[in-house]
Amino acid sequence: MKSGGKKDACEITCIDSKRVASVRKKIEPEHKIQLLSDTFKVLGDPTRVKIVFALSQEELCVYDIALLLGTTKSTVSHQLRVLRNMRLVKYRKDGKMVYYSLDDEHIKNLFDEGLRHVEDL
Amino acid sequence: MKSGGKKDACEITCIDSKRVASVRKKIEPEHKIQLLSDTFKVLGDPTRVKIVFALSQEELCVYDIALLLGTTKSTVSHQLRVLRNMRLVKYRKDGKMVYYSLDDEHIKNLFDEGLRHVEDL
DNA sequence: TCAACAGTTGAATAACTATTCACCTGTTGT
DNA sequence: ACAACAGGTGAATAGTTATTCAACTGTTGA
Repeated sequence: MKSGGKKDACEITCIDSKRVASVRKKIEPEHKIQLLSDTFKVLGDPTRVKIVFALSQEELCVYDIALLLGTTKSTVSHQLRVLRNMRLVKYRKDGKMVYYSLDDEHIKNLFDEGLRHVEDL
Repeated sequence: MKSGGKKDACEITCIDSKRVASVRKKIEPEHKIQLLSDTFKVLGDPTRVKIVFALSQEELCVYDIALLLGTTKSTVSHQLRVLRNMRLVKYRKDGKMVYYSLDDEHIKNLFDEGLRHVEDL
C-alpha cells in the first residue's frame, strides 16, 4: 500500500503499533494532562511543600508561616498566591489578619502518597 | 527579659506562638521535604506526565513513547533520564530496544489522587 | 488623625529547565 | 565489515520561576 522506500520510518520504527494504539485510546485529554502537571508543579517547590504541610496541621496567618519556614512575609505571600490560583489553599480574613488553610481534602492524600514513595528512597 | 524596644518584631508579630510551636514539632525534616518536592517537580511537566501515564498502561520502548506523544526520541530520552533519576521508571534492555515501565506502585495512586483534585476543577 | 503593622504586589535578578540539534554508542541482519 | 537503526548525550537557546527589595493598601488602637 506504500511505495516501500527505506525512508518510511513509521512502519519500520513503530515497534508495536497495537500497544501504541491501545495506550492512545486510554490517554487523558490534553487539558487534563495540563491541569494535572500544573498541580504537581505547584507542589514541586520546597517552600510551597512546607507551606502546604504546615497548613495541613493548622490554620495559620501569613506571618506565622514565614516564621515557621524562616523566610519573609513577601516570599510566603507570593507562594500563597500560587497555591491559591491552583485552589490548593483558601483564606479567611479577620481584621488585619489573613488566615490560610487547605482548600482540598485530596491534597493531604497526595502528600501521604508522595511521602510513601520517598520513604522507599 | 528584653529591653522592650518597639523593634522587637518577634514578640509583637508572632500571632500564635503556641500554634507555630505545635506545627514545628510535626514538620518533616528538610531532606524529606526536598525529596518530596523533587518528586512532585518531576511530575510537574506535561511531557513527563504523559510518559508516566503511558507507562502506567503498557511497557513501551522509547520510540513508541515518542510516537505516542508526537515528539522526538531525544526529548523522550532526556525526560526518561529525569524519571529514572527519581526512580519513577525502570528499564529493560532487549537487543537494540530499551523497554521502560513504572518502577513504583505509589506513582499510579499519586496520579489518581491528582486526577481527583483536577476533576473538582 | 496618625503611627504601627499584616499582607500584597511589581520589578529585577539569578537560577533553573524543556526542547532542539548534531553527533555519539551499541546492536542487528546481511 | 557495513548499513541501518534504537537510544543516549552535550551544548545552546528560549522560556520559566523563586526570591529579594521597595513600595503600596487597608486595618487597628491611641
